[in-house]
Amino acid sequence: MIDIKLLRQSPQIFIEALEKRNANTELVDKIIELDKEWRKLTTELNNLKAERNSLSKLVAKAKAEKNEELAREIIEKSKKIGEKIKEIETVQQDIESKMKDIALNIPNIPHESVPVGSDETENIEIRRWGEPRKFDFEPKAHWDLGPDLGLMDFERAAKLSGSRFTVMYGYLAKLERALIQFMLDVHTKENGYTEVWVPHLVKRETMTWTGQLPKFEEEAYNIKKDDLFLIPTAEVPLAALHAGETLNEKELPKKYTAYTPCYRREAGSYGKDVRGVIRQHQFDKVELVWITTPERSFDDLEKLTQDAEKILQLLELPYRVVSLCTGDLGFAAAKTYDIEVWLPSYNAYKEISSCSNDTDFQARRANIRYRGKDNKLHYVHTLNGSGLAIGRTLVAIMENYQNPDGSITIPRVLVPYMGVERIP
RNA sequence: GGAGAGGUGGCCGAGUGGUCGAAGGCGCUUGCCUGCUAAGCAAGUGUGGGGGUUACCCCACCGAGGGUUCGAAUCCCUCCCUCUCCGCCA
Repeated sequence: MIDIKLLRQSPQIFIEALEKRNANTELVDKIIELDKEWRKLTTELNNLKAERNSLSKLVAKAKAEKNEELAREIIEKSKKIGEKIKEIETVQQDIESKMKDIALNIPNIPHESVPVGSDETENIEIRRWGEPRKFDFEPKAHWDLGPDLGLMDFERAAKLSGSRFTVMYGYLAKLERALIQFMLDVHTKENGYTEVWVPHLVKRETMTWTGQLPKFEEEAYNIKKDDLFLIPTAEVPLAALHAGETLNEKELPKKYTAYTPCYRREAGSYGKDVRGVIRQHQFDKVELVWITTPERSFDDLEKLTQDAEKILQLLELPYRVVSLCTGDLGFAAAKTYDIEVWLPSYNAYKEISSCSNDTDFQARRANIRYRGKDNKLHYVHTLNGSGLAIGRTLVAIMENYQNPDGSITIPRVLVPYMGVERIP
């Protein structure tokens, strides 16, 4: 959520932000106009209420003095004010809800360090790690490798659930589990995260707090009967964990990690990544979330990103890090690094993690604050990143570690988790 | 699912129609006092919003939203949440 005071004071900041994002700037003008009217009515209301309050006190006094006639007189006067208040309140509430609707649909302001650009082609590569393997045979894509091994089954998945679902057997199923375990172990033992186990169904409010709603309702699976949503990422329950709370600066930053499945309708992505397990309605992910302070949040984003990169380094998978340009930035993010892993089937780097600083955007919506050294209340900054997407990691291992005979070598660090050195 | 109890400030806890934003206690901050610490004494100590050049003034908030009333923490309705008992259940 945007800061209405800042918007009043310098609407230009928001207009520029929306322009950089290729978003509609009309919203800003509209909300400013509504705000003007709102303040006018608010002042009027405050004055009327003040008058009513003082009259009420006079009534109490008159009654105490047994002066019934005077009391009745004042009550009459007060009644009229009450009617007027009700009238204005109706108008004010209407304006208020309109303002809120707009405010909830205005995205976060991009950080000054974010490259300006219109779409993903203008993202900036920050660094590369590792060298894509040169194959002396024709490498298979995972959507061939998996079924050829008899360990990945798209047909039966489609029978059960439709498109964009996968069934895995044996060592591939185990590899999925091993990756979850491995990543959680690294983050908790080496990177200092607290493991959290969270609900996978959350309330409409919760989705609104973190920015998924109201704008992206089409993307979410909703259980109508109870109006609960299947989480599209563990970021939702993790970032909303402290909603409504006042934290102590001493306990910040809080670093949380959680494994959850993620559920996404992928409504706008027909024809995109249709083969294999790259884009699924259900996928596993180990998520990283920081609750931190404004002073350090951008430094923390660097650390969070490195925590995610570490997984790829340990798995010895080549990757690069790109800084998303303003046009490619997510709704809640002020800055985002995508980590892209090398996929032979795409002959390209493909997103495997997205690490964002949402600054105070979610904190405002969810009302998460901390008491600072100045003894005042401030909004926290929230950061989130995949550490990593499990399915895509599994695919990257399959494709990058495949052998000419169609077997797959298990990365060294995973051998203890798998109990074998290769599949099959 | 059935029956009941309850949600008040950082915490505990009083308050059933009129100076209640809310007694009292704990905690916290500052000052005094004191070899140090503790105790003691005094003062202060919520959040959000509107207005004013400052001093400051005003409004709202007692789980949420409506309603009754001149006036609601207090009465009524709806919802949410917590707890206890019963039923069911992994």
